[in-house]
Amino acid sequence: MGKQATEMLKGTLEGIVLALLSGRAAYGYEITAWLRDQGFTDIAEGTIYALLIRSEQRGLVDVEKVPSEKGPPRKVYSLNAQGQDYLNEFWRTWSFLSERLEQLREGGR
Amino acid sequence: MGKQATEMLKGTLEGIVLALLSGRAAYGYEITAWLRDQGFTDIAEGTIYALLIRSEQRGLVDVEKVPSEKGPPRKVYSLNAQGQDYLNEFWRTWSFLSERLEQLREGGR
DNA sequence: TCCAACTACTCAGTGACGCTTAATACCGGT
DNA sequence: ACCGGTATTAAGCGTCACTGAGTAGTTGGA
Repeated sequence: MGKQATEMLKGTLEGIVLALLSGRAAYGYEITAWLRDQGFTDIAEGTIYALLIRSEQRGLVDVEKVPSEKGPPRKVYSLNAQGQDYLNEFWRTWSFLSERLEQLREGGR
Repeated sequence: MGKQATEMLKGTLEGIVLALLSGRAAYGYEITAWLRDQGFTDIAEGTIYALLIRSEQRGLVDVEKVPSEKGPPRKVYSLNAQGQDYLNEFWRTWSFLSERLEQLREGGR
């Protein structure tokens, strides 16, 4: 991904992670690895952790500390009701933006 | 648009404006009005001007001062070759992001 | 045994971007 | 003379992703 990606990810990355969490609970290291797998090769380690902490402070996710077989305990995050509302709102905003952009790309204007 | 829009616009708004300019030259006031028309009702007056100045400083657009029939002279911006390259790169990044998001929305993961 | 590699999380500092708000300026109509 | 629409500029703010460094536990090889 290009250098423009950093700015474009703002706001979107949060939605991506919450969408992932709406499917299943996950912990930071796992999410980072998954994102890398999906092609987000430049996502920095620390970025996801910061994002998760922000989401927790806003009450969008619930956390449970789970001991790991290998390494320090994991903080497993899951989307709660408020987070689901927020995610729905995210999809609405994304749809709006996406439609405008697609319209601009084809036909132009 | 919701409150999430502000963050999601980062990086994207620039692409939107450059895409518009790739179709035809335009000046700040006009662009702002057009965006409002397109549903970006919350776009602040000053935002577009700042964006245009940034784009100019990066050499993505050319500027021409044109007297207006009604009001102060207009600064008419048009996309140059470097700006077109940048715009192409923008579309690549957008496509990537868009595909991931669409994939996440359907099926999930 | 020691050390490298992998797992897993934390935190302080940085830069870019869009937003807010206010100011400046030119014009036409009343 | 004043007001509203046109048109641009600029200073200060908050949020987010990135950087880079640090802490810690586990596993496997030299």
